[in-house]
Amino acid sequence: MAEAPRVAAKRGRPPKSQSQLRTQRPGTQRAAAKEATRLKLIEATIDSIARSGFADTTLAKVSEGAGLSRGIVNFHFTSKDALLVETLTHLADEYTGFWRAAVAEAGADPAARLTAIVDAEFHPTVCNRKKIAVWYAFWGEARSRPTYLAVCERQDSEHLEAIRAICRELVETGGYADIDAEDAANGLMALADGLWLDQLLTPAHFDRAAARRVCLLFLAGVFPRHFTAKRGAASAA
Amino acid sequence: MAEAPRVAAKRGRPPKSQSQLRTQRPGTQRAAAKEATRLKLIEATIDSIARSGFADTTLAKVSEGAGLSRGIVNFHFTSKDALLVETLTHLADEYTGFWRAAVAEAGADPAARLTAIVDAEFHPTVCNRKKIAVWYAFWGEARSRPTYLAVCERQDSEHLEAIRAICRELVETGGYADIDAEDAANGLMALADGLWLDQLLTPAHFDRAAARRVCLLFLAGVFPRHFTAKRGAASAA
Amino acid sequence: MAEAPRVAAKRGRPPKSQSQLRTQRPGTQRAAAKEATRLKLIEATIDSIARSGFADTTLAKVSEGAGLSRGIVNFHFTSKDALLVETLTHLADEYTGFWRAAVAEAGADPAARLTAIVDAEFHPTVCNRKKIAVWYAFWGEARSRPTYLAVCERQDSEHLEAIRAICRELVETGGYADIDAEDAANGLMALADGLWLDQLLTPAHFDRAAARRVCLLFLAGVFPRHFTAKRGAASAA
Amino acid sequence: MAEAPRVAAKRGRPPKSQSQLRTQRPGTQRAAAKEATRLKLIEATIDSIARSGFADTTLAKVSEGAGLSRGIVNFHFTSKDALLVETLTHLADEYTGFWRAAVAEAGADPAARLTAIVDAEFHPTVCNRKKIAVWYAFWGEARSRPTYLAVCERQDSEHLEAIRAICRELVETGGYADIDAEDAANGLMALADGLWLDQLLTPAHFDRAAARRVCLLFLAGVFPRHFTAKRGAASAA
DNA sequence: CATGAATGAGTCTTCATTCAT
DNA sequence: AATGAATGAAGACTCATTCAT
Repeated sequence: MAEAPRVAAKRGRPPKSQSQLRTQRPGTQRAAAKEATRLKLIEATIDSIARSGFADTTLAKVSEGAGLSRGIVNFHFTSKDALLVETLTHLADEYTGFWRAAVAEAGADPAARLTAIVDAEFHPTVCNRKKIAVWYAFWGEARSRPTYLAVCERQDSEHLEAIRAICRELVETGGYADIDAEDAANGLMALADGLWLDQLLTPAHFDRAAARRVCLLFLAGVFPRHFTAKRGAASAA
Repeated sequence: MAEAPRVAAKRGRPPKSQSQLRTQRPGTQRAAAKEATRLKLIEATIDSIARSGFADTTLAKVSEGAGLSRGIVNFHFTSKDALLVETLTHLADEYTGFWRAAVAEAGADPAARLTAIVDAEFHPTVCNRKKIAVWYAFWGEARSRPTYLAVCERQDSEHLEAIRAICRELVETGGYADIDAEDAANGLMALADGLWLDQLLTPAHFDRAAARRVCLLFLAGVFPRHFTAKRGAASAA
Repeated sequence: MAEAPRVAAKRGRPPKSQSQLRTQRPGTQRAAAKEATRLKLIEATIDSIARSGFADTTLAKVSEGAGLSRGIVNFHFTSKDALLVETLTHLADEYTGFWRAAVAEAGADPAARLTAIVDAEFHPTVCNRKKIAVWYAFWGEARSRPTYLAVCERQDSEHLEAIRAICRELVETGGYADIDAEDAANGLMALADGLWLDQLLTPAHFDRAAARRVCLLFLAGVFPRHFTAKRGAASAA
Repeated sequence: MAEAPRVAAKRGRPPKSQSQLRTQRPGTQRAAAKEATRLKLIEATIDSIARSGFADTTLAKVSEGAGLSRGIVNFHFTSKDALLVETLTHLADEYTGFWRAAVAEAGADPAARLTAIVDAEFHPTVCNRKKIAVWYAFWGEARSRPTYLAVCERQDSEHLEAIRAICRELVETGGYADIDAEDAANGLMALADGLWLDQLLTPAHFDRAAARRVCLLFLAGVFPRHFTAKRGAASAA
């Protein structure tokens, strides 16, 4: 499977490598330090949400978790809300970057691409209890916060569109005229999200291989000539 | 499909009809009024979580939503946390009661029972944006609140076990020796939970019939002789 | 020493004996029941203050302690404040009645009367940790509550005046021309109050006999021909 | 008599003079300001308890009295309870520091030392209606608050032990074989506490000189060759 | 006479945010 | 760029009091 692929650059502020930084004109180094602090805060936020939940995530906990002082968040993010939005964006960017890279590495074969997506979905980099807890925390608040909803929607629709395109290709080139590619795509995505919930609520019961197997069970049912549910492995027909 | 079935009685305090109340011994009427107030508060809590989210659900909003005074929640539930737990329990009881009734009405045929479960899952009584928002709000906090987790887990495992039993029956009596009933059950549940997320995040895009169709697409793939994905209808072979 | 003497009648509502009550005209019996409830509430108040302190004495605790319902106090006493004042008055009346009875029983000899007062002061009926805690609780609030202050003052000055009168008699008839009776009386009262504090703060260290001995040490110093500090016993010269 | 002696430094954070502050390393000045704020709050608490009583001392009153904002107490003391405990500790430290300094200044003579203690007891610095009201407020709550009790007990037993030691010395070196030094010490302390109560309850009637006279009346009775009650003055024999 | 559900003012406490250093 | 003391608005909770039954 794909190694953890690089995360997509964040909103026009592409992360620069250390070596690059040192050769920049003065002032850029300082900017990099600032960026590093921002990142530390975002990561501390993720940790806090995962550990304490959304409701008990305070700026005090975040700044303490980042090993910094109280007022720091307002300094770097203007407001708590902005920090939260940036955290969600960060998470979404990471996730999107991850599956995009996986798909890119999978080559041209649609079945292989779909398999890559399934594998990415349950890869420890994005599918671990901490991150899933944070995703669910944001989803839990999404209904009442249009900004969150927008970020989730954008990332979701992009993901769905990618899957749908592959499904369409399979339907057309694989001779599945009776299959609705839209339904298939919806199904696969829903399956993945629902299996994440298992990891959140019953981590003891969840297992990565089983989750993958269930997805392939679905795909084997829909695209029987391209997937098989046997022995937990995918195979192009 | 099943009409909204009656919710299981909560903790031994079955709601009594008005006519019954008047003929009871004195004191019972008062107790019933108290219970009615409790219920009003729970419903106001659900409304508030759905509308304002978990974080912005304050006791002031809840009591105002219930048309009652400020201190009322602490009077009936001791603490905000207790109210929240009882709200989740209420939700879980309602949900469990709902699908149980649906299954009971479906008769003995396993395919019909499974279809009933799928239908119940997306019935407007339990599957509407308000309730789903509340479910996701609780799931979002579950990781950091063992009490929520316990309630979710209990309800979840009961639901899963019911589905698993039906799948097992299908596997054994339907001649699906190569199918893992456990995987099938996990898949169906995950699918349902994931499709709920669609309704939460992209309500415009969600549609009940499509959700049902996707589930049947899965079931048709797994149990092809008992389900067919055609025209969005289930049919026993 | 004097047996616990009867408590002085309370402000125009003299307690009636049970037998008396039954022979009264109808309606009086009901009044007696009401009076009994009042008393139960006052006693529950004393218990609560002793156990939970002034700050944590709530009407809920009081009514529960009395085995009655929530609203009962406002029914019988109009307000919490009134209950508290009546409790203090009750305490003061009991205390005053107690030492008055003790003095009355002591006869005419001034030394014997003074001894009786000292003995009464440390008699378990009035000098036990519960009641002392309540006295100190009221004293602690007295400064800021003129009503409490007034009740305390009235009782205090009466007590002091009684002691002063005896001291004066001793000075005049006992040949203690160089002794200021006022100072002697003040000293004895202060001594008693201060020794009560010992029982409150260091109950393990406090002992009734020692307290009595200390008072007699004082009296023996002031009126050497009438009191002796030896062996913890008072004796008229 | 001793001039108001300096209070013992509190918990290793000795107050620094302004001039010192400016020359310290950065950060210390800030810490000093913080300490000053703490002290202001403690003093505002004492004022409030004295004026409004324990029950009506709210954090709003305290912070207003200190000229600071609402949330300030929780910032500096975590909780109201902690503030109260620190206030009591402050009071106890001040009191202990005061009499200790007085005794130290009195020299070696036991009678002079005892006189110094009596004088300190009624010195306006510690014996004024405000502070006594606060002491009684804490004593009133002590029964039900082990923490208060512990602080009171510690300070009390230290004070008592000091007095007892002096009494013992007097007994042994002064030839008072028939006097129980323990009783004498208990008596003197109780007398002082009881006389404080007079100032609390009947301030009009209380007078410092008389209080002192009463104590000497006691001491003259117990140690006649070292104290005389005449003319309200103490004198070594 | 008594009950206990309901009220709502008042408190403590939390916490995002500000700002002098 | 970072700190952390201070602010003050907002929220949970308590509890005396009321009143229909």
